[in-house]
Amino acid sequence: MSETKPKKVDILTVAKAARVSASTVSRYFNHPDLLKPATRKRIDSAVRRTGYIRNRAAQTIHGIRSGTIGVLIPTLDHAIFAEVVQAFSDTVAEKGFTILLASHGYDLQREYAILRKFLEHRVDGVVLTGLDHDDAVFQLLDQQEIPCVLMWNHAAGSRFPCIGADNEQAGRMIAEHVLSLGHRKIACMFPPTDGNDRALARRDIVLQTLKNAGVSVPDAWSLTTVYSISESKTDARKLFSGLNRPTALICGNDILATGALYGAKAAGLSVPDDISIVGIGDFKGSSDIEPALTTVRLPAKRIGHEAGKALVAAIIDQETWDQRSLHCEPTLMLRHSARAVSVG
Amino acid sequence: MSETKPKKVDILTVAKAARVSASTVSRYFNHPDLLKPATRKRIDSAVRRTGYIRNRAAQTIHGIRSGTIGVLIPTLDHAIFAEVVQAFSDTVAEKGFTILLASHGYDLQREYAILRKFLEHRVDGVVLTGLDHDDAVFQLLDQQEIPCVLMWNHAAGSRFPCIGADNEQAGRMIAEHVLSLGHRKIACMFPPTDGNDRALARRDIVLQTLKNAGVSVPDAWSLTTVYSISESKTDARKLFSGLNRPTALICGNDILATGALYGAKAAGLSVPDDISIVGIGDFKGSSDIEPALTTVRLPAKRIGHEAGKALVAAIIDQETWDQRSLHCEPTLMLRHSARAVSVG
DNA sequence: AATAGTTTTGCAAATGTTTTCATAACTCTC
DNA sequence: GAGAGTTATGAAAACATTTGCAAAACTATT
Repeated sequence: MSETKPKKVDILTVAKAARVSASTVSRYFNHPDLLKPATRKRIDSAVRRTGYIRNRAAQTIHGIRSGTIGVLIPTLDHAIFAEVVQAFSDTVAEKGFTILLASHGYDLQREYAILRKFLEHRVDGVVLTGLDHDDAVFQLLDQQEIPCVLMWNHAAGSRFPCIGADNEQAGRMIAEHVLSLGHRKIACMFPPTDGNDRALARRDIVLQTLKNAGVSVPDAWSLTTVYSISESKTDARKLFSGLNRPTALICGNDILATGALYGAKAAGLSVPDDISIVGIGDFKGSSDIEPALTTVRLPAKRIGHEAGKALVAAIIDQETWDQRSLHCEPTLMLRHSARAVSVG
Repeated sequence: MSETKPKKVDILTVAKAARVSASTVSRYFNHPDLLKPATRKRIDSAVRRTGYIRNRAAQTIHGIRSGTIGVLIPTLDHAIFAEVVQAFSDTVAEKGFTILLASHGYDLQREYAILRKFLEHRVDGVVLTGLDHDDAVFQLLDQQEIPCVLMWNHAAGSRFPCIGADNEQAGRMIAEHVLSLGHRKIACMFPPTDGNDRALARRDIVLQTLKNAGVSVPDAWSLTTVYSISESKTDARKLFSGLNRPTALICGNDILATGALYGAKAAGLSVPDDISIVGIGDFKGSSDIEPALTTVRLPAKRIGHEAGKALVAAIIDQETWDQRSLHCEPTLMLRHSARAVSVG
């Protein structure tokens, strides 16, 4: 690659064109206030003429920041992660950072390997998703002393600052709401929980809240369904076609709830007249679907934005940053997919 | 940052621990076949003991590949782009590449600035979205002689290899299908086309195909609607509540079509009995919504995968790569949201 | 043991930039 | 004009790795 370059434009090329030294050109970019205006003008012109493009790698070697941030998520294929990454990316891009993005597909071993690769690239900081990580990941972060923020969850006393919502609170809110509508024949639909502490926390607290209210969910009504409209439609349709039908279904996220709404329609049920369906997340479209979905909002955009701000602060204000976690409150969104249990 | 590092582990540290030179350690990583097995073993042990993490920046300075690929998309917030980026990322990650991801929000000037930043990072290759780019972008790519692939569209004779679907073909297919069902009172809903050549191509060919069949779309039935379920639901509901109602609605993508389905429900219409609704894209959920959406499938996963393969080939096999574009065929998906125009 | 051929390894220079320190250039005051 | 103080700039060393070439080490043959 380098031997086929017709002309090599480096800082020396610019320096020659401007009749200054390379160190002056470097100052032009990094400490322009140290230069005379006339010198600045000459260099500016030389940079344009030569088409020089700075080499971030050479800066990085000096321990200068690479200007990159490693973003590690389970998958981009779930809209909610795409949304939070977009907000995060917008926030850090505003401060001149570029993100390195990788996904581990809920495989925490893979997460460790990706983190090492990020460290090879000397990222200035890292954002991980959720609280649950291989201990080797935490060790590596400590060892390398790299700024890190955990995104999406909130939990007091976590090892690194976390920016997100309290999944237990969200789960409790939706379960309590369904109970407050009088439902006692309640089914649950949650995604697999391996490598997914968000889903696990929600499921456990939902079941606990129901149990504390004297409601036990039969095994046949406790579904594990992959994150897919198609799968949840199929599972919901099967559930609603049984002889013994619940009056309410709590879904672990709004994609599952969307599929369940479609499944109810396909089973010939009217929502919420025949079956109440609720979700968690308040994803795009949740308020527009017919009927509008009752759910708990997890503010993805805000989470991404705050995580971006926190990590930039950690990188830039290393000495003064106070490592504070931030809890983004979940909000109960009462809409039209759930109603009080019927007395008939 | 560097002055607070408690211990600096570089290649010299490893060399000392293994009692070899730094160049031998370098060979261990890059040309292990040149080393005696015993030497390899010693170095391997020293790498583990010291916790050394290679510095990609130092490699990059040598004109060695940075191991990064720049990915430039309009936004991650549209599920279809998230899907294609995930497939692309998986494909290149398999070959050891990490993606730098940035979004330009349909602002082609911003795209140029982002591309420059990618070049500062000395990415090994770049993937852009669509065919339409500021000419400065093309000039910069030519000048820097960096491998580039255009993703999402297919057009013969494009300046760089493109991997995607023919948007004109997709638009023609869906328009012809609606015509073949006998519809002549047809409305259209497309997103804004600034900086979005995909949407423009689809809209133009849809209108052209209708026109060739003697169907003219009244201005009041030619909607421009932002990419949002909420907006399209509102616009569709308004359209369907008018005194003069179309028998069919062609939407420029499946998100708009999804919102239109919700809008029809909200307007008290039955789909497809009262109004046929079709889309383009076959997004997630399009086959599961009730009624299942008739649309043209653009194979996002395949596009992302093939684009990743093509770019990796361009980077690795620079001399032999033949720069071929690839057309991923759109597929007409006949489902339940459209039917023949009623004779009553 | 001597010689020829092959393999392995180290030295030194290179890559592109940044920064420290010394010196040159400039400005102001007497 | 001379001297003191301030500003601007260049030379050289540094950062972490890679690689070409020479020399050391090893192996095989006579």
